[in-house]
Parts: sequence; C-alpha cells; structure tokens
Amino acid sequence: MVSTPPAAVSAAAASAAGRRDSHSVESLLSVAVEVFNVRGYDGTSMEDLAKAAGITKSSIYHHVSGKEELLRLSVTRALDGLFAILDEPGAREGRAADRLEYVVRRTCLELVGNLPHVTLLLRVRGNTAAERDALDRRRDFDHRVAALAAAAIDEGDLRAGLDPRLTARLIFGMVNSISEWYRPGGRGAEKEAGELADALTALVFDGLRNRA
Amino acid sequence: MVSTPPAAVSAAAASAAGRRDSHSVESLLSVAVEVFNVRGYDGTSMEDLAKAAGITKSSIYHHVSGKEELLRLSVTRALDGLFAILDEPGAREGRAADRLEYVVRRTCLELVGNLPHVTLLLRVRGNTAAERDALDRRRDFDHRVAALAAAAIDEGDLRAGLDPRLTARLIFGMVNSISEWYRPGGRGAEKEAGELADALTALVFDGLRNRA
DNA sequence: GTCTATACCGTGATAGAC
DNA sequence: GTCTATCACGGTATAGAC
Repeated sequence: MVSTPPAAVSAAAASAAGRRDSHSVESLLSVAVEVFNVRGYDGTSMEDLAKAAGITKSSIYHHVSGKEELLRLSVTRALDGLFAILDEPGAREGRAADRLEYVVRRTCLELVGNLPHVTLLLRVRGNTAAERDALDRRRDFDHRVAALAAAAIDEGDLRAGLDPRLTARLIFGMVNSISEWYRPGGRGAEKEAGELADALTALVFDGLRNRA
Repeated sequence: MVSTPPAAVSAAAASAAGRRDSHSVESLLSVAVEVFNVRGYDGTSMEDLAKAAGITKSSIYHHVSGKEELLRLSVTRALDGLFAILDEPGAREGRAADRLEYVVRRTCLELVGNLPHVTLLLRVRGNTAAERDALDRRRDFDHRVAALAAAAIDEGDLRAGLDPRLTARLIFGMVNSISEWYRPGGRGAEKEAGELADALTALVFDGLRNRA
C-alpha cells in the first residue's frame, strides 16, 4: 500500500513521545478499535497498533493472541449491546409498531453510545472466522427485527403491502449509516443523540412530506 | 490473516483450470472489482486478483500500474455515474421536493445498475490518495443534495424544522445501504430495481405509518 | 499478453532478557 | 509488562524471455 495516513493515527498521541505506556487488555482494545476504524481492519498492521498504543509489537502479544482477537473482542461487545435491546421491556410488550419504534430508537442510541465497537462491527466483511461469526449474529438480529415489522403490518399499524424484510433492511441501513459520519460532540452529546434518534424515528414512521 | 476465503472467490472460475486468459483493462477491472467487494480492497492481494483473472501477478502490471489504479478506475466510474444524475433535467427543473425525490429515486437505480463500482466506492476509507480523492467527491455530492433538501423545506413541501444536512445524510445512508445486501436477480432485475426504488422513496417521503 | 524468476520490504508472530 | 532481536512468509513490483 502507498498509504499516507489519513490523519496521522496517534490515538495515544500525547504519550507518543514517552513510550512504555502500561496497558491492560481493555486499554489496548480501545486503542486498537480506534485505529481499526480509521485504517480499516485489514489496513491496520500490528506495527500501527503498537505505535498508537505507545508500546512495541511484541508487547501486544502479552495481552492478546493477535490481531484477530482484538477484532473478536470488539465485535462481540457491539453485538451483545444490540441484542440486549431486544430483551428490554419496551421491545417485548405492547403493539408491534410501538415495539419496532422502540427498537429503532434504542438502536440509534446504542450505536451512538457504543460508537467505536458498533462501527467496526458494521464494517466487517467476513474474511476471518471472527468476522463470519459476527456476520451470523448480525443476520440473526435482522431477522428478529423483520419479524417485528411483519407483526406491525399484520396489526394494521404500518401500511399494508410493505415487505417486512425489505422494510427492516432499509430502516437499519439508515440507522447504521449514522456510524459513517457521527462524531460525539463532547458535552450535550446525550441530548444530541436523543435528538438524532427522534429525527430518524420521525422520518422512518412519518416521512419527510409536509401534510399541512 | 488467518483467512479462509468466504466463498472461494473465483470470478473466472470457469476458466480457472485453463489459465492464460486474455485480458483488457476493462475485463481485468471487472474481475478486480468483484474480488475487492468480497475480500475488501486491503484484504485483496495481487495474487488473489491474478487467480481470479486466470493470469499471473506480473501480467496484471502489463495492463495497470498496480492495485491502486484498479481502485481509482472503479471509484471514478461510480462517481461519474452519480454526478451525471444531478445534471439530468429531473434534477434541475421543478419544485425542489420533486427534484429531491427524483435524485433519490435515480440514485437507487444507479446504485443497483452500477452495483460493483458503487459498492466499492461506498467502502473506501481514505488510506490511499485514490481513496481520499473519492471521499472528496462524495462529500461534494452530499452537499449538493443537502442544498436540494434545504430548498424543499424553504418551499414548504417538506416538514418545517428538518435539518437539511441531517436529512440528506439519513436519506443517502438508507440508499447506500442497499449495496450491502442487494444482489441482481437475473431477468426481471430492472422491474425489481424499480420497485425497490419506489419502496424506498415512499418510505422516505411518506413514512411507514398507516393513515387509514 | 503472457510467462518465470527474483528483488526487496513489511507482515504477524516468537524467544528470551530485563 | 516491556523490551530487542529474529524468523518465515507473503506482499508489491520489476526484468526479461517467449
């Protein structure tokens, strides 16, 4: 690769000069996920990770078995967060349309609140075992949401004639796309995320058109 | 990488046995884009491309200067197709809301009709010069669509209070997500694409909710 | 337009001292 | 928990014959 870094990935830029940072699996993971999200998983070398973490390549192997374990840890975390939403009361009780709306809203918030891991998950392509496992679980999630959409159409709250599978795909295509541009805005980020979720939910359920 | 191929990428599987396929830049490009889209650009080696094309690595350099040129050719093609939409009469004449709807619909069709190149474009991360140039042009496209959304709100056809930039991002997040699951269905694909574009446009402008 | 052969470097990973 | 040193391998790319 002829790569010139997009924006000089030095997550631990501050400590870059010092070297010899002390790391746990946790701190290493958060550094790695940042770099993966800038460079892409395949585009990231152990050397890149080492530089960003402020240690040497070899030191990384003291914490994890290799690059793929870092990926697995990250996407597992993302998926656990998403599946947890489906077990919340708001996703299990009431009319299907309301449950669907709840899941859409909560998924937005979860994506924003867990942005690095979810972003990485959404970019996984299936080249390694860890990636394929993640894709399987994602498919699972999609199916459960499509079932929710189907129920909402049956109950008459969503327009008849909608294709539930397609509808679920389009909704979550929109939700997931947030990861491509959203950057947390420091304080007020929570309110910001709520407004984003509101805007998206309104668009999906009521559309853009003015009915005045 | 511990990679086991996801689905044995042999675009030219038929000719795999024979070897010594004859290639032009064009035929090589179409093979390369297929492989890039399965393996990811960074995850694809020249060896992968050579196998899929049925020639050796060295032969590829007879046609192009290297991997990055194949990427540049592909994303340029994708971007040219998208920008051409903005110059069509339907995108330039009439009320802004109608022009926006036209662009959304046409973008869906263009994405489906030019799927491999557009898919690759949407996955580009900015690691190389070719990728950064592509990202710049994408941003340009987004701005022009956001301006269209702003005009449509001003004219009163879209709900007041919408954020034009956010609206444009969400719409095209949904449109672009089609590339993650859509696979052309042989004959009838044109009708299929039209229905997909209709469904998406209806969702965006009128929402899912049943108003009966 | 393809091939074989090869240069050269970056890669993921390991061994073992401190 | 970090380091230096080292390894085998696979990566892009080139030279030159057919």
